[in-house]
Amino acid sequence: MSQFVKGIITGTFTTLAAIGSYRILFENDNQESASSQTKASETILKYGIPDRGPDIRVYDNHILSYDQAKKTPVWVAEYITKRNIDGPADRRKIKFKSDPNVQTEFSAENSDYLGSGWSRGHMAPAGDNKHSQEAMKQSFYLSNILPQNLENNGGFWNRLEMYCRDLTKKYKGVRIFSGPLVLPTTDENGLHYVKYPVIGKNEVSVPTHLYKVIIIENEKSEPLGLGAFIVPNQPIGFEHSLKDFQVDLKKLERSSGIIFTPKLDTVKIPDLCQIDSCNLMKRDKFELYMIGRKLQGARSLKYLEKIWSEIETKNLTPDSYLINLYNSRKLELTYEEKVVRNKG
DNA sequence: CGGTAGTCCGTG
DNA sequence: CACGGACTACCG
Repeated sequence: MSQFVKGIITGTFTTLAAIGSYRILFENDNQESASSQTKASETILKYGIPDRGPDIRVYDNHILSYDQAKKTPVWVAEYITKRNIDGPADRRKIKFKSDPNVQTEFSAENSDYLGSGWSRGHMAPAGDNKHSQEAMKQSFYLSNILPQNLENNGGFWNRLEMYCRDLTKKYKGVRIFSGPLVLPTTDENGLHYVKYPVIGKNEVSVPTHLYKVIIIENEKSEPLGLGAFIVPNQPIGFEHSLKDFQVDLKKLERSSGIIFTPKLDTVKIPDLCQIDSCNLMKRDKFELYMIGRKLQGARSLKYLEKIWSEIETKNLTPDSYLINLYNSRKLELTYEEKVVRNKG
């Protein structure tokens, strides 16, 4: 085993490619085999190293590795602090689009998702980019998107993302890795299969699960806690807690084939859910939060009243903030609609 | 916050 | 006539 480890190097393989650096494992790295290694590199790969595209793609506020076969990310990394999650960036000004940095033949397109029954789920969420319209725009590139169950996307996963953002209020930095998994299932004969749908003309892969790794850091940017989670790509209701989906990082690493933090001895990092609560927003608070967002976005009095009526329908108790929000938005819309009437 | 879909309208 | 952008309405 040690000889394999010794044979792994990182460097520029100039005999194979003019540019780029590769991680290479030599089966034999002793002196006698050196010439045959060189010979193999010049003959077997005479026409270059088979290219799966860039290992990583760097954006303003996230970095990802993209799978050109599945047309989804492999992993998406973020480092967020409280400065990232507040600001004027507005998702309504942005549309999903193919990543201009991905070759057309390996791109997902909006048409793959539309009418597929699957929603376009962010890995690096738009809400982590409130500080920058440009960064938020980049998060809408389809390289950062995968087919996600709609209810999961707007529900449990949404609350998980909110929890991550909430952590920035208590801890200096939050490091997040997100991505898809296709996990095996067992059929009636006890045989194990990996089976997943593909959608659209580009056959975008629909993952069976989504994962998230969360690392919180203290003022010295040292890791305080780490949690790994694997969430089924299906509706998850309020009866489930985040802890229901917590797994050992090692398990996720084996499932995904990814060591997320090669330079960090993760075994020594305490469990995130022991350091922090790992409690997602509860139903009532979540409903009230969504009503607040919708009140702000209401374009007509009719819609405003419709949203406000949910308070009674769902037996919720609005706080003063929400009541003030409703009243001020009502005033604005009343004025706007009066102006329109007078013009007409 | 997270999304979808319908309608109108200009373009090739 | 098909398609894509902009806008509106709407859902959890």
